[in-house]
Amino acid sequence: MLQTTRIKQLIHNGVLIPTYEPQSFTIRYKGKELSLTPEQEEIAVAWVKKLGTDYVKDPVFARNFVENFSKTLGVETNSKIEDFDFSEIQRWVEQEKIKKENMSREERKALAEARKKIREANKEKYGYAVLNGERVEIGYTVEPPSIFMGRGKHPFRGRWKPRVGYGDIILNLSPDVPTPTPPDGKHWKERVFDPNAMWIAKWQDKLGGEIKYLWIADTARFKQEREIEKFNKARELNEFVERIRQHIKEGLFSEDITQRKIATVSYLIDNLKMRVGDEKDKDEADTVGAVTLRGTHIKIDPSGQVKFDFLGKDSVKWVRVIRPPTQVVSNLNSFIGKPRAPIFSGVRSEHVNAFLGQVMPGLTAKVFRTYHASKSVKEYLANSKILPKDSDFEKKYVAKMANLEAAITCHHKRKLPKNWKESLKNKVNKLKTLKAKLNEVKEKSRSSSRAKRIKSFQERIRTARLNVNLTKTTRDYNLGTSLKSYIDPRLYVKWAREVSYDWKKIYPKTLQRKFAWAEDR
DNA sequence: TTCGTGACTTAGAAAGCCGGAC
DNA sequence: GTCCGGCTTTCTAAGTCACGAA
Repeated sequence: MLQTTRIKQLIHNGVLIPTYEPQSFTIRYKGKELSLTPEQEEIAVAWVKKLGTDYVKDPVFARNFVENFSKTLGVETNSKIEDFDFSEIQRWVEQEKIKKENMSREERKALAEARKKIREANKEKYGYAVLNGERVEIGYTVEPPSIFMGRGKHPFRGRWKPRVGYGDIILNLSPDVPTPTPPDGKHWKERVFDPNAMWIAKWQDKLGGEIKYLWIADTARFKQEREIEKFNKARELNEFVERIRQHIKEGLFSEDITQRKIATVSYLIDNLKMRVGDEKDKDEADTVGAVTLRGTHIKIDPSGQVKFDFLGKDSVKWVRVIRPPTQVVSNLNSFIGKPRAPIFSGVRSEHVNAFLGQVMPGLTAKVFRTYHASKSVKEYLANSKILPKDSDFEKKYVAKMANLEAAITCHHKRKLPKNWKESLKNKVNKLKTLKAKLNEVKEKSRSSSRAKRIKSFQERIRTARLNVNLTKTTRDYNLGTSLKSYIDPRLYVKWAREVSYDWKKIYPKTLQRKFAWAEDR
């Protein structure tokens, strides 16, 4: 990995571990009252807070929880959720909710104020580091214990992810500073200095075993250098893309079956913007990407039409029908074996990346997604025909629609928001009302301001119409991920300048800061 | 060359907050 | 002035990829 800046100095105050206030609750197990240790209570409260969600209706989620909780309590691990009576905790949770709902405006405000104060104090204490003499923002809150909320059919969903203690945490600090003091008598696991690393602290997750980190924030210049490199790499692909495609085309016809497989995978990555899809553990949800596709995920009909149907990252359903070149179809046909067998067996991401790197040094699979997403935005903006004299709303609309193009390109789906339908209806009604009012003015008004009023209505109608369109077209797409991670911000900055629009209106506050570098490039 | 895993990036859901409609 | 919908932020899971060891 390219390392532009080495860290010589890294100073910070350690990390914040959220605490839990035990309330001395009891529960009933098979009718018998049990008092709980603070940890047991924390687990029980977490469960009660999930009641009423779809998660607890999932039998695996519930079974995993019960098995885990029973073990912690020392009761039979084959207990059922019905064996537990959490009503005391439920009552408390309910009361807290009612208390909050009945609060006066002032009380609510005061509470929010107090929360903010604590948040700011914590941020002041832990939220900054000195990195090579520069004050930068850092992540500082350690994950609190919680019920594991794996996506899709993750086999661990519902299990308890235990508390992380000071003794679990490794701090990254340069040698020239003292170790931050943990609370009374506690000790850090270790203190190290890695001048090439971007992490502040790390620990091993006790449930899944993976390493978790706290990072230098996106607002830090140090972090932004990486970001710039990423987008520059995607720009570079623009120069190489025809040569890459030629390379892929030749590979599709290779004598060597592995080469043919790698080239076919590369074709999918470039054309369908698929992720490469490395091998996963059995202890995870069964999702795939290009190299891990199995026979069941592809249907080829005799006409040469190919249908892909699988679960991708985060168990998002991915369905596409394409009509690829005949060589791709015949390759796929020859690779597909048993339904459950991997189509591209023997091929992993490292092979794909090595193959791509033969044409453009440093090119990897994921660069294609950045390249295609940014390209779709660039083209949408270029074709938009927006002029400086157009309204801010129209400019914002075009920026959003370009963003949508990127989200579609990357297949960033979301589940339909609960009130989506109603929200759309409201917007449609609003449009109708405006139209009716316009007609009324046209028919009845004789006043001197008639023309002016008509014009104003026409403008409002145009805005309302765009608003309806936006709600309809963005429907089940999540625009945030592409805006944050895939669209080269320089594209928006440049376009905004051309149409006299403030580029900052395209981004929320945090992203404006993350992309501050784009302004002068 | 493969394999395991540490480091870093990308991801959607949910919480939280804020400003526009009434 | 208030309320609530929707946007923003937070949270942490789930990817990618490089690297070291066998």
